[in-house]
Amino acid sequence: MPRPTKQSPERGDARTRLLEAACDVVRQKGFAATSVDDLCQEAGVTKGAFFHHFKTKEALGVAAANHWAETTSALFANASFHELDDPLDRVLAYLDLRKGIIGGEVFEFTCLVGTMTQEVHESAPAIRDACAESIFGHAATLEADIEAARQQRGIDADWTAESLARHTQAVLQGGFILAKATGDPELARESVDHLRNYIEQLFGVAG
Amino acid sequence: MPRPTKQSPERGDARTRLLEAACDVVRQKGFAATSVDDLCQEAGVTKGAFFHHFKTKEALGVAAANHWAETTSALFANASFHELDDPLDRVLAYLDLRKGIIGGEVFEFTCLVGTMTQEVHESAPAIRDACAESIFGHAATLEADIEAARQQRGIDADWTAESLARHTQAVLQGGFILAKATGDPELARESVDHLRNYIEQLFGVAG
DNA sequence: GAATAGATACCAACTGTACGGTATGTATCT
DNA sequence: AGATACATACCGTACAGTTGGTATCTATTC
Repeated sequence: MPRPTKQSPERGDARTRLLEAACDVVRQKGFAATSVDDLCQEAGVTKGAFFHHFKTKEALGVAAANHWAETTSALFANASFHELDDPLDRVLAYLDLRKGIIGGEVFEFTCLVGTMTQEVHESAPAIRDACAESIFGHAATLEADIEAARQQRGIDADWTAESLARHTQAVLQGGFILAKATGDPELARESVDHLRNYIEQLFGVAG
Repeated sequence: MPRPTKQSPERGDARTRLLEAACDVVRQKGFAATSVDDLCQEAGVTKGAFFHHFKTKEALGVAAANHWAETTSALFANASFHELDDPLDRVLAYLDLRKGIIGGEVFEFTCLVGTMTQEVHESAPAIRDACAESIFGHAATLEADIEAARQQRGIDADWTAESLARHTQAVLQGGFILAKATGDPELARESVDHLRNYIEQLFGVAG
């Protein structure tokens, strides 16, 4: 899904370009430190266009979180691991996919909604709620496979599929923070490895 | 951060109050959204005092990260779990302590340096580095107990104590994000439970 | 131990500007 | 003709940082 560039004239409309700019710039600088002018410049549009499409900067934040939820859910919905028959294999393949994405520049693999949540959880509830829906909506797609795996293998666990799905998201988000602290993606991958190891152990798989 | 010396005698109250204000306000609003005036008002000092003690807002960010490292390391250094004989017990008791701290208002239990890292990792390397030192310095204190536990129990692991110590910090940081997304501390505690469960399994402890 | 000089710790008032947002325009659709 | 999709120019303010001041320490000298 190649993103239109500033050179190419048939790139998306201003609204879409602003949302994509927000994904990139906010992940680099944070939401508060990203100015409306920053976004307009990155998107190649004017402020008039910005405030035509978004009533306020906060409204853009909400729309960006929703845009993020849409694009990432499409990404994972189309991934090939869903074709695996064994639900546990699907869960583990999901983790492998997540790990494989982590690399290159920090802003390229980190999570927009995790970043925004940290900043605005108190001051902008509308953005926070949109971020929460993205995170937990995504976790819910994983929860189904975890629960299926648990039932299929007859695991009598003291944890719920819901909590384990949420835990995967916590590990990913936390890994991103360590990666940001050092600039080294390996720290995020390392935590995914521990998470995979944990899930294998929960399901009695030999490492 | 250096204790008051003869050259730099008892540092004014204002400096400490500003650092403590930063810990509170930045955890609520984020670093960029926290204005110097916010901090001065919270600390009950004037802007003149602020810029007497800190050359720039960024310098305050560095000092706040160092202050955080100091106060938290003192907190954990004085905790009673260090008296336990079994190193694995110390690791598990550390997790119990971490879990016990999580509760009340979000800004009261979340991590200043994790929050700041997310925001400034690209734009303010000095703050990022101070945050990284706080995070990984803390992880290192845990690493010692993990390594001792591993050697004591003769575990031939495919993971290092260093990576597991870092993973604990990732889980905590990630748990904080989920808690912020919902306002519910339980989500952070839940991830600590999974982490504890993981470590017990790594060391062959029956849940 | 008094006087003095310099450094430190603050305070109040100010400044330049970058920010979010607005007002108003025009071209292109339906 | 009206709505949509932009663009240009502008506005009030909140921001980080400055200036210039005073009070209070500390060190030194006589």
